[in-house]
Amino acid sequence: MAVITRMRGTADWLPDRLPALRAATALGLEVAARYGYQEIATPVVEPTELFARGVGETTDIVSREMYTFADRGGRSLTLRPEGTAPVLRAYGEAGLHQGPRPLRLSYAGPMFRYDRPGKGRYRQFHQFGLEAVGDAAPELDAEVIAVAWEWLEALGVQETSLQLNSIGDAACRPAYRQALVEHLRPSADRLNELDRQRLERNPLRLLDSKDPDTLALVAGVPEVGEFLCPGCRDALARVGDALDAYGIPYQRNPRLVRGLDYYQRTTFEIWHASLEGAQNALCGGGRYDGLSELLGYPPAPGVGFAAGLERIVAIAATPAVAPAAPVAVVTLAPAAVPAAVRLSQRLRRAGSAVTADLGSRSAKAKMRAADALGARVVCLLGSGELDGGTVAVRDLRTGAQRSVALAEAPRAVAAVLDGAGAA
RNA sequence: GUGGCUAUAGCUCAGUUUGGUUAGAGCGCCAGGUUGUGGCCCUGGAGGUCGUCGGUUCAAGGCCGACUAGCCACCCCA
Repeated sequence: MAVITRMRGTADWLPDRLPALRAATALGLEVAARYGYQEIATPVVEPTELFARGVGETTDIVSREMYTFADRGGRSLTLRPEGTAPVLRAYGEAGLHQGPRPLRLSYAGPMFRYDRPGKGRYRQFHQFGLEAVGDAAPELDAEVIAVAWEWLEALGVQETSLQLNSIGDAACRPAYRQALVEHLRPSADRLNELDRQRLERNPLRLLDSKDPDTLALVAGVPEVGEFLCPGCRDALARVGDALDAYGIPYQRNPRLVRGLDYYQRTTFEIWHASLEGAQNALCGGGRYDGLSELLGYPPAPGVGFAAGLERIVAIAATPAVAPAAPVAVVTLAPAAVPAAVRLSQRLRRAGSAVTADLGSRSAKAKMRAADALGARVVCLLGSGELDGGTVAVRDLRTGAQRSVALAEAPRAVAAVLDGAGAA
């Protein structure tokens, strides 16, 4: 029979690697908590409409990357491709705009995009992110960036660069958009087909095109900065000032556009040098002041970011993993099984991690297994121990082994563990 | 979604000038070398329909095609 394998673009997190993902996530939540962010969890499935309206029909995510299906009731559902729209939906649905502003929220979990998989890109991947909702202050933009920055530093991720831009708002973006179109339309026939469509539907996206011909045309184009209205100009300056105060270096990147429709004003990404040429964005985000209304809820300006944990785990220093089982209880005779079970339970209640090897394999095999598991202590129970009401406690580091009364076993085990810890 | 590279044991890989008998190694795993004892060492063993399907051929792990999956570039982003 044919074997069943995992779905394309998905990955199993085996025990040797999962701790790295857990640790990176826990550290993010911890750093965020020090800035007042509280964790929120939303469903992995949402009504398709949430993303169609929130993220935007013309975006790559919605137009070709969503896992969409009909449930048994005929409703169109989608596995979430990103976290911001769901969090804003939850925020509006729970009436949180009636609470403190801004409300600082953090989240972590799997996201899904039906994209072609590659290194650093998966169909199910994991994000850690923040949203600060209910306040339009540009200083909040810098705060969100500061959390991301501090988190990456704490993970030991180096060679990062913060790319910062403003793409304007409803007051000034239309003018810039029009200037772009007017500038480029005369030479539209020199664009490739995809970029020609973008010229009509989402001309800003042409700015970060990598097509050499497009780039050549875009080179002479006016920059967003020249078109920003006073409000946007001021906001951008204040984000920069706040970043300076945090001591975070950044690079103005007038070509940074980002692919989601809900962004306004501030957009940013954090890039990593070692992933140059590949999937080098560790983290991306921005401000989305009109999103809540798009979802049918009261206005709730906000700013946030999302970071890809697979990419971060790939370059972060991996923490050493402690052995799973420092104590192994081993039987050397079938009759010793009940006593071994009782001893194991006593040790577990005392707080130790204990594996019980009660089968009929040879003593040599069981000792080898205990060693391979990383055990520090082995408690051996054979017919001799059974007769004497004792247990042989062996320190696997030193090889020292002594026979103690069963009742004394927990103390003897603890003594070895303490000694091992001190050494 | 486009182009390119790759696909042999659990892992990393060999596989012999241009297709030719029972497909190999190291590591790992299991067992023995100690009537009941780990790490080192020695010996033995298990494990592969050579990604799948089809084609060429007297003969295919080596050639051809399609499919699947992984990787790289593009696209885009996390």
